[in-house]
Amino acid sequence: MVASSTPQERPAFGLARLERETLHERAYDEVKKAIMGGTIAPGEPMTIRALAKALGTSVMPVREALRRLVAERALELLPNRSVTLPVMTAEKFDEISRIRVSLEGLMAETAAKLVTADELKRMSKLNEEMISRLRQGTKRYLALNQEFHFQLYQAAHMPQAMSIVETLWLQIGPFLHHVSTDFGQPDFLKNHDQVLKALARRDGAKARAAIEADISEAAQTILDSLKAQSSNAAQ
Amino acid sequence: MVASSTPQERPAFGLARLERETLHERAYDEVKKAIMGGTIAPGEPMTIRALAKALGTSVMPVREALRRLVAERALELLPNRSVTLPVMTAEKFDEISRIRVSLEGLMAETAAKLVTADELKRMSKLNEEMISRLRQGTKRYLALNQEFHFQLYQAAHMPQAMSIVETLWLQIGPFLHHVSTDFGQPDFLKNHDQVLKALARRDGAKARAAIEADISEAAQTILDSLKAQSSNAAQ
DNA sequence: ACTTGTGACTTGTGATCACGGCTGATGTAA
DNA sequence: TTACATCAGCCGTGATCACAAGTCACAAGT
Repeated sequence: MVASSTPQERPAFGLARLERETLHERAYDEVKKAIMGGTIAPGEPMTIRALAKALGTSVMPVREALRRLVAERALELLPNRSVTLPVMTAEKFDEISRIRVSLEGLMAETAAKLVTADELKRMSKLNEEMISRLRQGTKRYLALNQEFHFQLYQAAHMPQAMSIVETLWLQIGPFLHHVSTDFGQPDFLKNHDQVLKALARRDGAKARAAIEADISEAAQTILDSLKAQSSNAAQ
Repeated sequence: MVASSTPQERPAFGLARLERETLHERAYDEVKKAIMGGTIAPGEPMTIRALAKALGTSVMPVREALRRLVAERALELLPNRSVTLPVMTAEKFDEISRIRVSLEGLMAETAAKLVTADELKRMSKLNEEMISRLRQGTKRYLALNQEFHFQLYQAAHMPQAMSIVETLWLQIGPFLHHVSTDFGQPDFLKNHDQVLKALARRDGAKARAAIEADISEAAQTILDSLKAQSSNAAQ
């Protein structure tokens, strides 16, 4: 076999490849943002044509965007073949949390061995910002928390796991806006401090333990508040 | 709030709900089968129009099927916006195997507490069939092995985790057909026996350990054979 | 008053067409 | 023979249209 290698496109002249973004990708991003932002009410039926009109496109790109989100389990396909934002149940939330403990624990442990000083500094800054803006609303808290976690997982260099975790957060995200939990409790931030300490010492086991605690403690709090909510609504 | 419950559709007259399968779902199933069967060569460009002609439909259903498979990471989107079966690398295989150990270990542990006698019997039968038809070709072995694992995970009642694991197997599947590894070694079957024993005793920790060993030992063997293959090809 | 059948309207699905980008072969000039 | 411009064909993308299934409301019948 001679040198018939595929023409690998390497970055030349320091020029970034300028991407042509397709309409259905834009539509995907837009709908995803709406989902994560808590704008879309769970159970509310989403029609393709309505979304297309709102986005100013034909039905085509919206169709593909929705289908992708269904494949990522961010949206649910009803028997009518229309899609909805699925309503979160306690069982589902519990299962997702257990998966997160397992997967994000693995990533934290891996990250501890690979994290650079630069990444560590960025995480510390994010954590400080979370503390200083502690009671500035749930939305802001959730965004900073996600950034902190994803910065950590980025350091693990596990692209496959990363995209799985992204779909998990995408499923949980919209739900967190609708649950009345007091985030920003010092308890949660304590775990983030533990993560940072463990990373600084390159202690994988400790980092894993801290992330596992962070996830499962938060999940427990939310589950409790969820049960209180539903027992109120039941009367 | 009065009795305005949603009209739950219960099976009446003993009639099963007849499902309308859409063309893009059929296309999805067909392409997926081709991927898992090892029919499609990695790196080979797949054109929408060619697939549409092969399936006897227009490009529309194929488009959606491919996009879904891309979302599930079974196919890859090239910069040209065409799709391919991604070539497996040692790094990627290693990462996926680590994710599998973590996730399928969790599911095995959960399954141990929930598995019914019926499910256990079915798994034993599958295992015996694997032993008896041990050297009846790689394809048969892989199919039985997958059935064994999925029967186990089914018992865990974790639908979210299940669909994640399915996408992982979908990524690994086509690769296993092209790697020249001697499957069906007694070592692998030993782990399956351990799983069955642990399940019978409802020992979650043991079940997890056996599955973890099964996955990581197989992964190691494949990785070794992969390295031998690539060092041969490099000369 | 309640049920049931009918109609118009909406929705998802799939086919077809048009357009721009990319690829590869052909022809021309050095 | 080699290098480069050109052009034709193919590919993905998106718009539009046709169609069948589904939904909802109104009215007729019990």
